[in-house]
Amino acid sequence: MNQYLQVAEDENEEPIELPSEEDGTLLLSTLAAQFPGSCGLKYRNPDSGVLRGIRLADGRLHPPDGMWGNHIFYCVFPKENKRKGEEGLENPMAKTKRVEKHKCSDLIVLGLPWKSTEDDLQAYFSQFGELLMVQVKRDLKTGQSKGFGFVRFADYEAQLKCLAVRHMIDGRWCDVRIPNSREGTQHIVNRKVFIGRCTEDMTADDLRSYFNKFGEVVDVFIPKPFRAFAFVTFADPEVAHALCGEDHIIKGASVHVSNAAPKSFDKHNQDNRGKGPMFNQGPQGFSPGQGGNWGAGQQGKQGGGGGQGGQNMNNPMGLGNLGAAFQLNPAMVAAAQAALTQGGWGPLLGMMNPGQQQQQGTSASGEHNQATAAGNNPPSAGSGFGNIGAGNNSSTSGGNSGGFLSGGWNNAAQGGAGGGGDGAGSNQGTGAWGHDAKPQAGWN
DNA sequence: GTTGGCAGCC
Repeated sequence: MNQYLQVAEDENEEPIELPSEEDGTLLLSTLAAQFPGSCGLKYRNPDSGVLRGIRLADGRLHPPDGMWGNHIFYCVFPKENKRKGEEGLENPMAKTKRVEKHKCSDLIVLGLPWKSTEDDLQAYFSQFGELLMVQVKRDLKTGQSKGFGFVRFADYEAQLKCLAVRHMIDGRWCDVRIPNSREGTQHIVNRKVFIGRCTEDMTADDLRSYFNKFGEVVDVFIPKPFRAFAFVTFADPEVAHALCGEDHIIKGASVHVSNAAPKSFDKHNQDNRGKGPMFNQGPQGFSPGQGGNWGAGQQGKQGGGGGQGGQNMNNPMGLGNLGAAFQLNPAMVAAAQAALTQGGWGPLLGMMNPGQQQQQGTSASGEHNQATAAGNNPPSAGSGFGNIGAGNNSSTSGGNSGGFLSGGWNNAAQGGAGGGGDGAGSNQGTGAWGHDAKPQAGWN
């Protein structure tokens, strides 16, 4: 039986689906038609994180263990078997693309608690890797947080790790995304639903308490002014998925639950800072996935780093547990990256499956609703979210020891005592970097 | 009234 398998040029590119033949193999000619110059396929073994090659015989690529499965397969190009100095024979397109990768971009952190500071962001996000910048955006006059901020990592793997999971910061779930991209992690984990036909008297608390019956609600967003819809985010994507398509009665009105995804994929073509995303790339244009990357101005280095690792209340479960909760593996990260570059969130559907939440009732904290202004948010209940992933994860098992991307993951979490909290305390005010250190691109 | 929240400067 023939099927489609997902193939990407490399781990930073969006996969496309290629049809296999009746016997289950993929013709090398089919592959080469989409990826000129490609001579084979590989994929990451989810158990070991190591790349595996795909058998090639008589011009046919054979599925591993007889099944293409849900892996993302990556092209192999001849260069990898060549000595230096022979690049001239290579497909120039493929070569250019592979050079343009591994760039970090600023990441926007949405849904921050009003009280979160740069220090909080530093403490939380440093678990993924070295940070070059953290920022909480504030009202210039009042200093009040606007409820979002930015972070930038020093290396791309840290960025990928960060984008692949969701984040609880100071008691609230936050989204981290490439700026100005609607196709972010929220779709990858697909735990957010759209609530249509809301009435004006439905408060965030109403929606939360209603939908909590089906599973833990971690966020409610109601646009202001009133627009007759809302978003509800569950801890468990399966809960979100199960509710999609249903009608529910809330406060006497019938609301409709559907997928919190843009209806049209055309839209995201206009979403990219005015650069025509697919076309008009200059000869040395950036890799299409890096929409938020505004050139490479020197980043202001932030002192310290380390800080309070051991006592980080933002991450009660620790990274090891986080990994278990999401069953992350490099293929997912790659798929996550692919998904966020092009809005193709299909690859990740169903792959990320946090365990059923065991805890309830921590949601006394205010809903994240910019329009409701400051001061109305009761203190967060704090540590109640600790149990992510305590539930049933069946797939790869083997514990967390393997870590993620060849093991860097677990090490990053260890903050511990040593921390050398040098940079802490100097990050107050409007940003963690000085004015002079701001990147120069974008507005010059 | 059924698809959000995005930076100080351009």
